[in-house]
Amino acid sequence: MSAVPEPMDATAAPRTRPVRGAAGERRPVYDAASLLAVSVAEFNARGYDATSMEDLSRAAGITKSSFYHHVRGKEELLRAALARALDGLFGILEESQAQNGPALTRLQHIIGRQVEVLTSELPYVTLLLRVRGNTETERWALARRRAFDASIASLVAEAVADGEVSAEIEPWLAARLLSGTVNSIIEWYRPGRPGADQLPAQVVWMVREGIIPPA
Amino acid sequence: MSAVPEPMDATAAPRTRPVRGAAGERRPVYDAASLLAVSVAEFNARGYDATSMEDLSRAAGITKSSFYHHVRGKEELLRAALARALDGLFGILEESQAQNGPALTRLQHIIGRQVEVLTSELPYVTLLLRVRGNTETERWALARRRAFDASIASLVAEAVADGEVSAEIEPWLAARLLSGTVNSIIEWYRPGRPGADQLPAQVVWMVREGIIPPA
DNA sequence: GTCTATAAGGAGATAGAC
DNA sequence: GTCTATCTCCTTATAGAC
Repeated sequence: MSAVPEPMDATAAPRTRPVRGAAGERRPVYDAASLLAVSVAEFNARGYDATSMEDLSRAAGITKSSFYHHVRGKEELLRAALARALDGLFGILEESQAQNGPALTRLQHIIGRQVEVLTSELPYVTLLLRVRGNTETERWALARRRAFDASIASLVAEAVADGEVSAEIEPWLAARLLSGTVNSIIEWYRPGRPGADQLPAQVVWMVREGIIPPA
Repeated sequence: MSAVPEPMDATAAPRTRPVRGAAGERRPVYDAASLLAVSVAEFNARGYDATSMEDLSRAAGITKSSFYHHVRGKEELLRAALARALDGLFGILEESQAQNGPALTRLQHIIGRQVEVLTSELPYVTLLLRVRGNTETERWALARRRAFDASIASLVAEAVADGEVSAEIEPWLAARLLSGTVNSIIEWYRPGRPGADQLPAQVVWMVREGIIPPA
């Protein structure tokens, strides 16, 4: 895997102070985290490549030059966003290493947590899942994402070997469809949705039982 | 839905004749269908916005100007590709209108056919599923795609109402996860894969029964 | 911190010779 | 049908005044 420079920390303390106009009207807060959030929203709306630095600065309410005062460049914004998404996902794997028990139980837990991360870090994960591999940064993110998927796949294989998961389908296919199902949430989930707290359990149920009613 | 001009027919007879060098070395065949195929492959490799007309012409083995002799512009290529994908998907719905029987049976048939179209028209459907809505053409494709998904969703709702499909999850959620599962095939399926003819049945099995082994 | 102005290069697309 | 040359606009990014 290629080395990638240190990511900007999107959760760090603000680099700059909030600015308010003399009349008290709201102006955007220009710290690293908020500019990243604004940028990622734009990237997701139009696609990374179709979004210009002009678009980003306009969304932030400042000129392009001022925007460059806070941000090194377009690709650094992308890298910071992808790092945040990947940190969320790999955090799940770290948690699960502390657990033992049947593979299926661990798998279900991971799926539920994955849904939680997808929804809580929605813009960042959305960007990650759309990366194509055009730059070194994107290829780094793709490689890390593949490593995550491989972990899930080996857990599925383990559950199949233990007889806890159906062997009707090859394990690698089950794992891919499983990841596809979970990841597809980004296509329609939007924050503030009522009953979002039940979504992880519902997704777990769906991949466990399918759409046919239990006998 | 917005009106969109007539799509170029990617399956029409070649507009131009194959060209061979004097020494007999192979040169690309420059008809509308093959240039579209080459272009769509490039779009999928890098993303539509990140792919330049220079990239396309180089992939076709001619200069950009020569490429423009065969093709009106970048967006027309996109539109032709999206139209082909949508024609494949809506063809499934037309077939299914001729059928009657339980909603679940029709749903399973549609899912299987959808997998077949995804794999047989892989590059075109891949492009369709990544459209963001930046231009009128893209918004037209998105609207048509939404209409397709809505048809599936209403069939799921019908099956739930008939008691054929589990009511444990809300019908709209089941429909979305179902579409997400099927569409995720584009992320990993590659033509020539052995056992590809069994894929539709395996996907249908997975969404029916889930990953838990039948009792 | 923000701005105007601008550099340097790449994009989509066309003109016109052969 | 293919090419070289070019147009025009947009892109990322920087210089330097305030």
